Amino acid sequence: MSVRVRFAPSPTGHLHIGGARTALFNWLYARHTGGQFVLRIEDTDEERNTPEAISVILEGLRWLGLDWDEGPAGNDPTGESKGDRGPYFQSQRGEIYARHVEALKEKGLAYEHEGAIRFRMQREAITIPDLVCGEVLRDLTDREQEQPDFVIVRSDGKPVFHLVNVIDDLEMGITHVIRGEDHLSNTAKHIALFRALDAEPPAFAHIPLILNSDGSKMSKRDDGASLDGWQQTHCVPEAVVNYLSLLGWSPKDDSQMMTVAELIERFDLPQINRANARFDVEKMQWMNYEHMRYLPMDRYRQLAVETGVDFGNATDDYIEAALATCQNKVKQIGDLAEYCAFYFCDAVEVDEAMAAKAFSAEHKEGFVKLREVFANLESFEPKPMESALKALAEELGVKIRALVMPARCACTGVKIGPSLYDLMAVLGRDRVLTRFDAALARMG
RNA sequence: GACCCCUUCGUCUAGUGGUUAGGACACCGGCCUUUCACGCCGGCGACACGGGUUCGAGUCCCGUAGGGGUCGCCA
Repeated sequence: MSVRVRFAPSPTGHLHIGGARTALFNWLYARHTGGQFVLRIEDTDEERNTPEAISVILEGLRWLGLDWDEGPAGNDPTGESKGDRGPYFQSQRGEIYARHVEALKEKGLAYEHEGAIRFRMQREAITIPDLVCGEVLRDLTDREQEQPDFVIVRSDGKPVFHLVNVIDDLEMGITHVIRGEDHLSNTAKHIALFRALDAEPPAFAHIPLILNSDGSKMSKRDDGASLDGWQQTHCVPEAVVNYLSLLGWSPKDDSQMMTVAELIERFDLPQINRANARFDVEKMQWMNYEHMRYLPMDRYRQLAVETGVDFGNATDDYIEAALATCQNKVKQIGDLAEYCAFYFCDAVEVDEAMAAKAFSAEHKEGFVKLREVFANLESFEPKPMESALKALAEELGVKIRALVMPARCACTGVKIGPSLYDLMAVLGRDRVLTRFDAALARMG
């Protein structure tokens, strides 16, 4: 039988990082096994259920690259969907729930109580077979001893989570329920419900939770807790996927950096951990940088555009050559615009503190000569420039720095930047000499 | 209050009876280097505690402590 898994988020207005990780594990398992990944929207709570809230989820999943084989095609609950086991919005499945509730009542497994409908829950402990946690014997709590029968339909007629969740998993033919460990205890209820519905429960895999760095429960306000935060800072989605995959799952060797294809290849349920993990923003950022460094140029360029880099009227070749010198240097993509600004302006903005040193009188003579050397250089490429500069430094008996600092300051105006020779090659001889002349003018 | 899960460097983790307890992030040195970053080398740093079982325990059992979750006419 083919694996069918699902992600069943509730539209709360944001996609929690823990939810994203749950979606990822389900998706990876489906892709690993060649099964189906179903997306179902649990929008029974009408108050916070808006088209925008649904879009946040759909867009978040799309951004991560977690495509669903069945589920909504858009954010309209009554609109189009993909797959023949729909509707995929719980708000549209009222009749299905009613039918099952009726059947339960007829079998004497559900009854009315103060306007609500309760499920006649078994009074004995239930063994939960879990692919991650093993056989968990779930006994009744003291409150459940007093009232074991839980509400499945509220007095206002709305079916409750436990009921709809089970019915949907049943109707949609879900074979593996992979979800957060916060549902482990509730699974006893679900198993009883499946049996009452004359169905074998699916396999369960409860995955550990993601906590804050201090070990407390992550809520949407916490640092890094919401997926849109990472989207808005223009993270590389593959990096988020990679980082999230390592929270609660391990490839069991020392692999850290993995492509999505590798994750699909290697992901499986037995390697899931049992202990909760804490979200480490710094490691996430490191991983993002690692992925960003190796992004193909078209995507890196796209990132540059998104983060506000102004290319002016530069040519494609120039833009891409310029960005290539930045890609393995800039760790936070938000810093790129400032970092590469000198490439795309006519006159550089000079950092006076740096200029005071770089353009000091003692450097002038060498700088004048350097200009002359560069003006007559046969090839304006990094290697010849480097050789020429070093040869000149030796000839003049000065340190390389004495020539490099004024050159860098003239070309970029700032202390930090790409490799000097690379950057000059990109700028080209004309721009470099023009900037040298502007610097020379300052030196008097 | 009850029930369930968990416990290896600060963090993510490897480890399934015999290891100098390994890797990654972070941090600290050094090298490389025009700056920054990368890279390389090195350092810091962990088996929660107490009992067992065993020739031998991070690995198995029990207990304690700590953390997390659940017990709702929320999902």
